[in-house]
Amino acid sequence: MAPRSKRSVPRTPAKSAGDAPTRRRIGAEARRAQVLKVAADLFLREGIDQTSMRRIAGEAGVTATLLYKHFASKDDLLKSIAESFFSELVVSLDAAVEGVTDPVERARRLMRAYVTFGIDNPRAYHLTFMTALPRLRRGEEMKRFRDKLRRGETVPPEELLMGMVCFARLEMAVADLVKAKLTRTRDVAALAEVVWASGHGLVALVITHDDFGFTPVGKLVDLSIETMLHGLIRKG
Amino acid sequence: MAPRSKRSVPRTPAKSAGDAPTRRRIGAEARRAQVLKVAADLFLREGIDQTSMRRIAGEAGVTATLLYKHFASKDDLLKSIAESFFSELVVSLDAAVEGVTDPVERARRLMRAYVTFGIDNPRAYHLTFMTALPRLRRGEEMKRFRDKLRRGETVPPEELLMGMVCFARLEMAVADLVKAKLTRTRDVAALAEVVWASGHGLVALVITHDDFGFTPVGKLVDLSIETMLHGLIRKG
DNA sequence: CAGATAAGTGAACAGTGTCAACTTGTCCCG
DNA sequence: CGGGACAAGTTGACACTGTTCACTTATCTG
Repeated sequence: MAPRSKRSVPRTPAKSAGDAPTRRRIGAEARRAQVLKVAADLFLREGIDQTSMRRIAGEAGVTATLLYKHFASKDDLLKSIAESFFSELVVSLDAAVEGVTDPVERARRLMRAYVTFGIDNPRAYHLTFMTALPRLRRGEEMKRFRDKLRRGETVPPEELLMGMVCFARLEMAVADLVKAKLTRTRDVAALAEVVWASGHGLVALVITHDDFGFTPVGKLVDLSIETMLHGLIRKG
Repeated sequence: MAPRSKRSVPRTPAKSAGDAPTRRRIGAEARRAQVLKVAADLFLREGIDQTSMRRIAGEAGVTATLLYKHFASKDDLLKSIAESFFSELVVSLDAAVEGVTDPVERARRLMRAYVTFGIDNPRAYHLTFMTALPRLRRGEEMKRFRDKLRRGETVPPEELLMGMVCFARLEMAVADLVKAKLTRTRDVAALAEVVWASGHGLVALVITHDDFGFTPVGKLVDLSIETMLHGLIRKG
């Protein structure tokens, strides 16, 4: 993906004295936004592999090279698109639990909203949760970030990772369950990760093995969520 | 991945009268097996993207073109490698439950073996369960295949899909739980799919987001399995 | 020994992400 | 108005990718 080259011979480009194609200039921000939109659309329509830099550029009426003035690499571009998808998901998650106070019901709706988002937007889900884009921060730094979010602290938006915010929503819902003494165990982070895993697994399987002949998704989603919930909660 | 080209101008290759490199011939089967081994090794060492056809060929001491005499495409080659990984998994699964009669304990060990395999062999797991290789059969045909396996019928080996066999192991374990009237619901297929999803999700998350700062895997695996089991089984 | 056939090669095609070096448009300052 | 300066955009290439066509060469059989 990153072929390094040591150029030795200097280039002598031909002077193309052709029909001036009126290279249209819009501001840098505008161009960046446009490219982002075009790329996201193309990506949702055609999938990640069919969406080459040249194709994006073409659709945006511009040269592939220009993309590299706005994004360091294709991965970087994908990362930016992913962030916007994450933002959409956060909105869905918040909408799903709006006005709901019962902690169990909140957890249930959160899970459902997450899984539904993934199944309804397979390509977006693939990019956001099934692709290992090089993260901005890593390891310990990541953990501190999660801690902040769990405590409800605000984080400067320029260093915000929306994927983390999504998880934080789930983690806080689980924390409410734990606080209400409803769960069998008390490790909030671990519980949230387990819940996430079950939802993620369901989405991932359904969207990547579409020829497996799964049980109809509606039923599957219900069963998955209720089983998980039942496994979490103590007593009957 | 498959750029189709309509060649028009006939080729006139130069007669390379050079040092005869003694092109060594081994049988077709032997070559196929060798390529398969080399490719699997390379793939496990370097990952799927770094393993190009030319690289495989080079390591095997042949030309890339030759690979296409033995495999229809790179996907086809990957599929063959995947089959061998599936076979290894089946062996692990069977070993894990050998001699265990209690249905709950059998289910527990099966889940653990599956998850452990995935976490210990991330690249193999990625290829087998997280990559959508074009299947041999699809849809309805797939379902009939699953039905056969669940009923314990034998299937001619030439049309065997080891991935299905792996799932069948899980499905039969779940069927035992249902037969013993231990579960809260009775839809074997759906239950097995839900269990699979939770295990798959755990592996997938851990191996693709290694910088997330997850709870230590040992603890996470335990919690996941026990939560799932608790969610499955009725009463306390 | 001839000839069929299996096994293997070379060179190219069409595409990919990426980058150095160049041109061109636009705005500001004297 | 002229002239820089900088931002915005383009050209053309490099080093790769999977894949195929046309070809050679080794080996076994009649």
